[in-house]
Order: sequence, then structure tokens, then C-alpha cells
Amino acid sequence: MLQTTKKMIKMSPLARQSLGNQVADVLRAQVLLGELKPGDVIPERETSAALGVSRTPLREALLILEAEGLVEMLPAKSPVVANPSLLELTQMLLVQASLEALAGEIACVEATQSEIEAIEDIHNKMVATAHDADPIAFFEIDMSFHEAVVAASKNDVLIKTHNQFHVRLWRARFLTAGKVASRETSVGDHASIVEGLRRRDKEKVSSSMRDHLRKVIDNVTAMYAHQET
Amino acid sequence: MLQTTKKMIKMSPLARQSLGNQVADVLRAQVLLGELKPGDVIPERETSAALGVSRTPLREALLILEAEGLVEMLPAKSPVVANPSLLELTQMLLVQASLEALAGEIACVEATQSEIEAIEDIHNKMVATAHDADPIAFFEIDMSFHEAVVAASKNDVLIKTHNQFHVRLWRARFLTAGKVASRETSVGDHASIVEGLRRRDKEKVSSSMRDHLRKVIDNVTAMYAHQET
DNA sequence: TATATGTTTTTGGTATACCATATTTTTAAT
DNA sequence: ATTAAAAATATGGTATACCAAAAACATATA
Repeated sequence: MLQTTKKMIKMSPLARQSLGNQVADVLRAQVLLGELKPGDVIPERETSAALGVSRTPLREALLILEAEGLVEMLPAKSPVVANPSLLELTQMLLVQASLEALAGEIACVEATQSEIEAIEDIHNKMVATAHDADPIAFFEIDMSFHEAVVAASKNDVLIKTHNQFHVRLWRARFLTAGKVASRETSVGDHASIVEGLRRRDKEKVSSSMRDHLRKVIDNVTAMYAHQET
Repeated sequence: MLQTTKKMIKMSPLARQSLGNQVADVLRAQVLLGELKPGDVIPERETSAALGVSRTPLREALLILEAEGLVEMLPAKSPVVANPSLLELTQMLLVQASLEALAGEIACVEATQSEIEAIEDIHNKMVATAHDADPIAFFEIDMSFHEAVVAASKNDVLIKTHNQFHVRLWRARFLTAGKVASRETSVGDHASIVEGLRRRDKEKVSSSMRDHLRKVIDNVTAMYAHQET
């Protein structure tokens, strides 16, 4: 339940956000956590009842998630959690690679020294976790590394655009990152990105980023070929 | 009025789309045509009444346009047509430059010969129109050139993402493209892009694209500095 | 006259009732 | 028993009624 009482909790004016946005946050989290899997349907009445809201804000949330590419709404069909094809995943990763390469280049100019150090810290944490068992922890550190680099560009438009693909790619990347074998390669790739940032070498960072994402594409492709969906 | 009669016109199942989407199309067109200018408010009741629909589909349209970045919705405020700052425009153009550079690179590999010829045709039409009076016609040809290059990449994700920035940047680019002086430079830039595509030279196309967009950024910056908003 | 306060109005946010259509189930006929 | 038609049902799409909060306005007071 999001709101069982009529009276809302007193919030500061800036923090106030519509129920629709709150519902969107809940559903988005469920998709990322795998509680809602690709292909799952989201019937309006049932879902809104389960969340304790009416259909109106639920529909608002669905529209938001549709715009983000996480949900597909077809006429006269229940909304469905997006289930991107390998082709679509590849296309997204190509775009994402360009965005991260751009972010890396800008970061070489715009990032403060402490921001670069923070990125190094994340990288070091990732190195330390590389031989641990927990795949989720490793994956989240991996993702936060990419987020940190993009954030260092300080380009809000770029950050937001990147984040949208980030979310849409989350599940596929999580599934492929599970392969322990790929951890070593990822760590190596990140190391060269970090080195490029430290030297503020735009070309190195840019190409390292692209190379890294190219490997991710290969991993995703391999997984799809293997499970033959 | 979108729908004055209860009964809808019989449509093929695939063509059917919700009223909300139709309204979004109408409002989007109004923004592009300048009938709705940045900063204009879009009160829900008034606007829905004017369009002959209820508030529900109008809100749906507003949510779509908000996701596209064309409209801003703040709590307890009437929705407002987005009025991007110079900083935001610059950030968008930087991202757009990367997207178009990527599209150009892919197009060098993926575009058919006839697609490249079609791009050449657009370019030739632009050359022919360069000394005409009508700024709108020239601008639309200019934009269709960029669209054609991106379309030639055949990467749907890229095409869609590019299109969103395309729409958000439309007005600013239109205003700056008005300067007749910049036509010559634009035509020259396009010429080198076309040449790169013909030779299927990824590096040339990519760098030409970036250079071209960099000039656009300069033009936009100059205009903002001039009118001192 | 200026300011503070209380009231009215306007606005977006939410819930709900209704509608049209697509789907499923039932029933009847061959 | 199979199939076709018809009725029932479930689903998303739309309109509307209602609510709370914010803004605008008016009024009274210093």
C-alpha cells in the first residue's frame, strides 16, 4: 500500500510528487529486481488494487514506464513488461557505448580530482569483490562505476539519457554479468578507463569505454545464442 | 475538435491509437510550429475543452510530452511548454552530435547505395534552395537531411532517441538557422558528410557530423548572447 | 496607505462510473 | 463430437465528479 490514509504525510513542497510517480518508482524497482519479469502482464485493475491506489495513478505510472521503454502498452491488451529482442539489446548497447564514450571524454575535462578519486574507489572495491560469491553485489558495483563516470560529465541531459538505457539494459546485463569468467575482463577494462581518466586522456577513455561495451554486447549475444530463446 | 461524435470512425485495428496519443500529436505539432511557445502554459480544463476531449486523455498527452521533454509539469502548477536554457540546449546538442556521429558511422556500413543517393538528393535540393527566400522550407530540408542519415543506420533505438532530441531542439535550431549567413556553412558541412558517406569513410562522416553540430552550438550560443534572455 | 488575514476561486491530483471492444465461455445445431 | 454462433465477461479507454492545495482577491486593521 502506498497511501491507505486520506491524509498525506506532511511533506516539504519540493519533495511532493504525484501518486503516479510513486507507483512508477515501485514498478520500476520491481522490474529491476526481477520481481516483474519480461513478458509479465500488468492488468490495471488487479495491479492498482494490489498497490492500494485507483487505476488513474496506476495508468499514469504505466505511461511513464512506457515512455522509458520498460513497459509496452498495446491497444486492448494488458500492459506487458518489455521483453527486448537481442537485436534491440544490441542496438541499445551501441547507443549506450557512444553515450558513455562521450561522457568519458567530457569527464576528462570536467571531472574534479576528487570525482576521479571516487571513481577509483569504486574500481578498487570492484577489484576486491571480484572473487567473492555474491553476483548481485559485484554487479551493482559494476553498474555504479559506469554511473559515476557519466555523472562526472556533469551533463544532465547526458546523465538522464544514459540512465534510461541503463535501466532498460539492467536485466540483460545482470544475467550476463553472472558469468564469473567475465569478471576478470570487466575489471581489466575498468582499470584502463580509470587510467585514462587519471591521465585525462580523452581518446583513451573513449576507446576503452567503447571496447568495454563491445565485450558486453558479445556476452549478451553469447547468452542469447546459448539459451536459444 | 478531435472527436465530436460518440462513434469513432472505423479504423483498421493497427491504426487505432488512444485519444491521448492523438492529442499528444496535436500538441507536439503546435509546439514545433511555434503555435505554442516556450513558457506558454497548458491549463488542463481549458485545453481539453478547446480540443473537445476530457481531461483524462489530455493528461495522458501531457505525460507523453513531459517524458519527451517538451512539457514540464510541476506540482500545483499548470503544465508549461519547456523553455530550455542555453546550457541545456548545449548539452542536448552535444549528445545529439554523438548520436549523429554514431549514426553516420553505422550508415557507412549499413546504408544501401540507394539510401545514400537519397541523402545526396536531399543535399542537392538544399543547395538549390540555399538562395531562396523561404527560411522554413530551407530549414525543413536541412532537418530532413539529418533524419535521412540517422534513418540509414537502421538502428531503431538510435533513430528514436535521435528523434526525441530532434524535436526538443527544433525551435532553437529553427531560430538560429534563420540567419542566411549560416546557410553557406551548413551546405558545405553537409557536402563533406555526403562525400564521406559516398566513400563509406566512417572517420570522415563521424568527424564531419561532430564539426557540423559544433557550429550549430556556436550559432545557438551567439543567438542567446545577442538577444540576452 | 500598507500590510496582514481571511475568503473565494482556480488548479492539478485522484477516485469512480461508464463505455466499447476483445476474449472467453456456453450453448445449440449439424 | 465438432463447430459455429451468441451471450457473458474481462479489459483497457474515456468522461466526470470530487478533493486538497495553492493562488488571487478582498477586507479589515494598524
